[in-house]
Amino acid sequence: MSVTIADVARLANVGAGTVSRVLNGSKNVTDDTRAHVLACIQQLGYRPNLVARGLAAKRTGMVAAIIPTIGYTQHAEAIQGLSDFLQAHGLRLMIGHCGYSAAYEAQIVSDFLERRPDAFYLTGTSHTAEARHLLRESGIPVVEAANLTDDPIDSVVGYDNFGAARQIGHLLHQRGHRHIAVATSLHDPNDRTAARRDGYLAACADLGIDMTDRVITCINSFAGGADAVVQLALLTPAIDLLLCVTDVIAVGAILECQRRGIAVPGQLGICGFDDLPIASAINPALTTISVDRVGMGRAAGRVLLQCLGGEAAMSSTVDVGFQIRERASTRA
Amino acid sequence: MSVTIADVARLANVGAGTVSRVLNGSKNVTDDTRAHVLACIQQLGYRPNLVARGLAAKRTGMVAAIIPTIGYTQHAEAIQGLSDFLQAHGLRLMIGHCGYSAAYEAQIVSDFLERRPDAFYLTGTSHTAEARHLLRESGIPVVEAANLTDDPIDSVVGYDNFGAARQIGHLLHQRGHRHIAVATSLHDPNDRTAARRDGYLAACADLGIDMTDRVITCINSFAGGADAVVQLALLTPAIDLLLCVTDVIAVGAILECQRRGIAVPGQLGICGFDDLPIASAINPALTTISVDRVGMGRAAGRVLLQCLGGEAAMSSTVDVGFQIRERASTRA
DNA sequence: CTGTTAGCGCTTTCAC
DNA sequence: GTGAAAGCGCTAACAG
Repeated sequence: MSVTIADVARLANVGAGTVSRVLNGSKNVTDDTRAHVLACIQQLGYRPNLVARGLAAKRTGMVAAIIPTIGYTQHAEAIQGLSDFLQAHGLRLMIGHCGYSAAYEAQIVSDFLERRPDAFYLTGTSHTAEARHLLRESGIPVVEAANLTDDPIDSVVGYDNFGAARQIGHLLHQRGHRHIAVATSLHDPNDRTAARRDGYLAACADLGIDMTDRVITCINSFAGGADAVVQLALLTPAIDLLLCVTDVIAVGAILECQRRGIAVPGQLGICGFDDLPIASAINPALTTISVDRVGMGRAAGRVLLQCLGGEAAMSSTVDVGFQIRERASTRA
Repeated sequence: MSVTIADVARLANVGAGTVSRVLNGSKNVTDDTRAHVLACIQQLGYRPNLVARGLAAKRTGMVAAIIPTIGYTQHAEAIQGLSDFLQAHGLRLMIGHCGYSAAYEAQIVSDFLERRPDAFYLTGTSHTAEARHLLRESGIPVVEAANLTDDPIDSVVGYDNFGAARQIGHLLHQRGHRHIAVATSLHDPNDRTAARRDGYLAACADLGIDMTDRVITCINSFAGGADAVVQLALLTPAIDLLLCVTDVIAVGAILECQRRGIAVPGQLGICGFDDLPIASAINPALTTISVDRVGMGRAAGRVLLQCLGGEAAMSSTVDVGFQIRERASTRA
């Protein structure tokens, strides 16, 4: 079928081993033979079969990644960063999506592991016991991204969703907002949105604000955000600050306020989480938490590569931090 | 190291071939032996090594995909659909991004091919001669997505960017818009945005509208859309319709109009292309072209699978179509 | 129906 | 430094 290493070896009048050494940049080859072999490779148009290499070398050069959904900017950006880093280091990405289901995630983990990736990337920090077990068992470096945890499978690269939410809650209280509600996502609860919600609630608890019946659930979409504003209208006393677990909800809420003539932040302050591109573009611009997701993906790649290279495959925790972006959607 | 098929065979007192047959659901196994082998597999916790299988069977069960950027909703959604379909059929995705560079794309194609994917997914229809050559040479099914072409590498699954733009141009003229400008993207020109721009211009040409100096270029971002509005202000006579090659530009334009007190569509009609979620959420809602990107990705997967299964690996062209969404951002 | 035997294409000792 | 040979773990004939 296609030209193999044996063909090259034959033409070059060397052993297959030598060709392999040339291919892998081994030091133990004369410049002469190297040049000659290279020429033969060129002449034959030889292309190595990385599947065979993977089997023989027990390194496939692939890293597996699982995210909830690929279509959601959020995760796509992190993967963009990861892919970016990996491509720059000769590694390739194998990707799967689990739609926020830990059980399905475990299934994909199991399948991916059979393909012998050199490393693994997971979104979030909550996984089934089986997934954790399989991953640990496999012995390859694993990084969990987009949140932090005390009990990682191996390494973690993320930021403190809880702390960020709590902090911005305090800040906005300081800015004069007093009647607070939280909008959280209904359909795909996960460790990150849950941590954000809890962070908001913790801030309120710190400040002695009773949040009973002040937690609104809605779909994580623009329409869901609009719906949150509708639900808000039913609450008394009037709410003057809506803390949303995602920018998508917050932007949907702002747009609904525009339609209903609710002044933002005059009547209602709105705050999001993520700092999506639309957050700074919309009117009024959205106060939110900014995280460098692409950078986080890149950092995850770096951690994985370190583990791959390092003698002691020591795991690490990287906090990529966050920044509060105080904009016009909340009181100054 | 880990348990292999030989271990299972030994324990089960059968040949490795039989275990393999059980694994691959071959019909030629007694229910008895099958059950017994399955039990041994269970007992040993055996997990097949798909790398080895890939080498032996010359099928890896992987499909390679290259998109401009993973972080951009557009492409991420198509990949979501593709991944969705593939996962449902036991195939896995290997993904790379080329940042709108055909040269870099070719490089990734080359690398991916060495990993022996069973099929290939490419974004758009313009690729380097080398990439086309390598792909054709490889003999695996290839699908180009997100546009249509007369000269495909193999199969195409997309929609008529040019025709859609032309058609909406005609429609909006019919709605009374007369002074037209086109906003096109500056930094990452590609076959799709170029086709859209040309479609808009073709519509204007059809209608005898002189578009000299009526093509504005801007960055493909919300800020770029805002910038387009700024550039627009310099044109005379006053423009009453801005045709944008992407929703991102169009949304940026609408938001800038909000800031400048320009009535949309009263003073200026704005139309986009893509129908991103924000298009229907924003005020006024954006007139645009809607394409089912997730469905397109899924369709691409289907075509690939057909080629993989079919006797005659005949290539096909699938037009997934588009829909005009006439909303409040243009005259009724 | 099932065991045996070659490979798949490459890496990696191990002698020379 | 380089060749020869032994696998990596699995599939796919081929006998029986």
